[in-house]
Order: sequence, then C-alpha cells, then structure tokens
Amino acid sequence: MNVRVLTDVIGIDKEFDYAVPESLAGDARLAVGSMVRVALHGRRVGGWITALDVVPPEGVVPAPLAKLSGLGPDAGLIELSAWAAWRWAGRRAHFLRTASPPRMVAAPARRRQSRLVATGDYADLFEGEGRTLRLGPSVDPLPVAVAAAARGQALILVPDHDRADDLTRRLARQGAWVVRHPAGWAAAAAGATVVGTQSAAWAPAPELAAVLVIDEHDEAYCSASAPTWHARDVAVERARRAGVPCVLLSPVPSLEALRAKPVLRPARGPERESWPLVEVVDRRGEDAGRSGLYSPSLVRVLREGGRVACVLNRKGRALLLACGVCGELVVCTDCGSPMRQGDEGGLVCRAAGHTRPKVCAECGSTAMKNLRAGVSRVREELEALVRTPVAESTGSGYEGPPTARVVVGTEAVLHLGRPFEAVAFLEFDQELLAPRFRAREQALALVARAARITGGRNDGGRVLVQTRLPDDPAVQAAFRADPAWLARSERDRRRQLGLPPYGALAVVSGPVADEFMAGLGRPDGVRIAPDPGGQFFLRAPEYDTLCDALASAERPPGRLRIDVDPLRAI
DNA sequence: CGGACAAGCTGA
DNA sequence: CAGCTTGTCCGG
Repeated sequence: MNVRVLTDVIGIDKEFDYAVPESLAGDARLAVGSMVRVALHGRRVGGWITALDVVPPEGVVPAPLAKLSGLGPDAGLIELSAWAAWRWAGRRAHFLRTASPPRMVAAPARRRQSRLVATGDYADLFEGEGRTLRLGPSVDPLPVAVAAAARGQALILVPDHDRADDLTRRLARQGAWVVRHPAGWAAAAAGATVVGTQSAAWAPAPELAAVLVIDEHDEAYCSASAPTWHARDVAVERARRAGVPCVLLSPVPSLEALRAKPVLRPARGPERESWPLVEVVDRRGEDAGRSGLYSPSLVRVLREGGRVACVLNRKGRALLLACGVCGELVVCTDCGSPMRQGDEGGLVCRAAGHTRPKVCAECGSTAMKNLRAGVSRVREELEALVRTPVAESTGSGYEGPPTARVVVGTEAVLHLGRPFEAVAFLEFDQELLAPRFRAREQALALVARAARITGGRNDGGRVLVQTRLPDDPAVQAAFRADPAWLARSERDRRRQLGLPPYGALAVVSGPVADEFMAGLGRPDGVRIAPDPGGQFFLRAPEYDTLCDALASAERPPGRLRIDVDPLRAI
C-alpha cells in the first residue's frame, strides 16, 4: 500500500507518496493524520498522512516510510487545516504543527468517566448552533464552562495561560474529566474536555459536543505573525463542521461575534453592577502639571488611600500632540488621525502622511505640548504627588515594593493578578487613537479588563478615564456600562468603510510581493491599492472573494508575507 | 525548507 | 581554470 504524506516543512506545501513497508502493514496507527518520518531529497523530515491507498502519479516510485511516529490530528483536523490555509493564506503544515501533540503519542489515553453535575444554568445557551453571550466583566464564566462540559467532550478556549490553568482546576473540582491543552493531548484524543489558549482550537476532539470561547474579543486569540489566524474563527468553523453548538462569551463582544450568532444580553441591572463606576475626566480644560497627566480627580483617588493601578500605555511609540492653549488634540483635518511634528517643523499625519503647518485647527495657537511621558518619569512624579512608594510594572518586569499601594505601568499592571480598588487610565486617548481600526473596541476591552481587578460598582470598583475625547463612543460605553453603545456606532462606521466583519482585507508584503501581485492580476471584486512602502492592500466585500483570489495566485519562491485581516493595518 | 547542482566571479 | 560564491530548482 502507498500513503500520501504532507511534510512538516513549512516551505513545501506539496504532498508526496510513500510505500508502507511490510513491518508496518496492519498497524492501527496507519491512519489519516498519523505522524510519520520520511526520506525527502537526501534528508529525513516529519509529516502527516493525508490519504491512504493512493496510486502514485505516473513514473513515481515511492520510497518506503521511514517511521510511523505516533498519533496525530484526525482526518477532520486535516481538512480544517486546509480550510484555515485558505482563510488566512497560510500553509497547512503551519496549522497541523499546532494541531499535533507536543510529544509523540503512541496510543490514546485511557477513558475516564465525567462526574460533572450540570447546574442547568446556561444549558439553553448550547441549543442549536449556540449563542453569543454578553456577560458582565466581573461575572465568573465557570457556570457557562460547566454547561459546556456537561454536554460531553467540550473544547473551551480562554485567552491566557493563567486562566486556562485556573479553569482546568475548577472544572476538575466539579467532577469533569478535563485536561489542559496541549499537555493533555492524549486524553483529549480519548474524549476528555479540553481547556487551553489559542492553540487549543486545534486540540483533538473525537467526541466533540460543545465549543466555548471565553472572552472571544481578546486580541490574544489572534496570531500576530502570518498566518494571522484567529482561534475564535477556527473554533466557530470547527463547531459548524462537527454540527455542535459554539458559544462566544464576552463582556464586550466583537462585531464578528455579534454577527456570527444570535445574541443574548444579560439583564441591564446585573450587567451594570458588574462594571465598575467609571469617572470620565475631560482633560481638554485642565493644563496643570507638566504633562497634564495628573487631574484633580486622579489626585483625589490616589490620596483616598485605596490600592490604585495607573495605566499608561507607551507601547505605540507614536507621538501625540495637544494644543498648548485650548488643549485640543492635534488631529489631521483630512482624515482625523493623530499628527506628530515632522522633521521640517510642520505637522504630519500618521495614517496618510498629510501635512499642515504647526497651528491648532481649533484656536490658531502655535504652542504644542508633547503628551508622551514615560512610565518611569510618571512614577517619580506620582511619588512626589502622593508621598507614598509607587511601583512600576511593564512588560519587562516589576520594580518597587511588592505591596505598593500605587502601581503605574503599561497594561501589564492589569495582569498583576491582585486586587485594586481603582484603575486609572492616565492617557486613554493613546488607546482610542491607536492606528488600528479596532482601537475603540480594544480600548473598551481594557476597561473590561480593569473591571476584573476592581470588581463591579457594588464591590466599590472604580475606573478613572482621563481623556480629551469624552464623547467618544468607547468612553461613553464604559461610562454607561453598556457595550452596545460602542457596538452600534462601530457597526455603522465599519459598514460604511467596508472594514471587517463587513468586508475583508489583506496586506501582501515582502521582497517577492510585486511578483506575487503580478501573478494575481485583477480579480473580480478585489480592490488593490499599492503602498509606497512596497506593500499592497487588498480589499473585498467578502472573505470568499478575497481568499479565493489569494489562493488562486502562484506563490513565487522567496519571502512573501500575506496578512489576512491583520491586527494593525489601517 | 535546504541539499544538489549549475552558472558566475575572482585571482594567478 | 581551480576554488569559491550565488542562484535556481525540486523533492516521492
């Protein structure tokens, strides 16, 4: 017998046929998806069986399989990898690596009985195709996970490892047969419920009965490098193929989730209570202090004596300017994006490169203030202000007294895993104006994350939002504890601009982008805009159109990057 | 991707 | 023209 094999070498998206040697004939592991080693061009590489009993092309004499290594993703996942390769213009091998066990698995683990007692709450969520459920930020999602696992083998995704560990432990305590992906791969292949992060969308699940994505809006589900696949979208497609319900859970559902499933909203009262009390501080009027970061409201909150986390994102290094007289943000009069001071002294807009003289569009003043201040400087200034030790927490670590009452840092402070009475966003505009079309959604998601550490308003949770854009829908949604306030305006805006999910976009870049685009031609329904930086922006009304076009073009040898639905572009 | 092999470059 | 670099091709 001959088998077809896809190698695990990303650069080779081609299948080769191999002969099954006498010694492996009749081996139960000889199945689609199993992992093998094969000889290829003078070296040995790994791969997956994609078909059995194949007839090799004319003139090809198959070499023998070198080894049957162990169990791999099943036939359904092999097919799903082909879909994902189409959807995000990537290679199947990329996804199959994610779907494969971390160590070779000789046989599925032994079955265990789940002793989970379903509570009945949320059971109707999992009727039919499932629902998108908006659930207050400080509401524990455990009962929803229990409802999922009570249906049989469930696939449960959470954004980060800490929460995956925690949820696995708590579900196990309730009596569920549950494993943490990817360590529990062999048990998942035997039917255990799986909890994991992004990659768990590819966990084995031969008896899949329900899929649950917790905090589906979280950026952590989206791969930053190409292929820019999204675990929520993989989970939805996977559930659809298996004919099982998929529930998307979030305090701030993405437009994608609102569009994908019937939406269930909690009662307004409990939802409001689960959000902290949000105080919006309009910074346009107040210019006290060097950087204007320390409003009287902030000082009051800091001096009240509770534990306070101050968030100052300096991630996007982009410069932000405000008028020194009227405090208005300096934005482009053509496209509305923030502007920085150019090399020749004028103002340059970040999105399109428009230029204008250094004059406030509102009051005509020429005095501009740089709103960027580093976390370290702010820490010193806060210490002077409240006369108490202030700790600093950024992506690169924590500095200061471990029990400091006040901590300042990038959004890493929201991951410290300890309770605060209040969270203050010193410069919320940095989030709102980030050069990404999802900036507003992500800004509101930050407030939801803050709510997790402060608790709801009934627990005394408070959030301070310092902004020069107090009427922004994201700010208003936080203030009203009503995510729909943002969703409505975002839906209109994205429909109008043809942005996801009401349109599909991709960025093609890399040294051979020109060649690839030449081969692509001008497909129907796809708008192509070259960029001075050598990239190409592609837009289409639907993913079908865009992905079919991308898949039909020849991929020239050399470095090519295709980002479908990129996180940062536009 | 990375090995094989061919075509191109350099210096005596 | 040996000895090396750089480029292109293709794998079962």
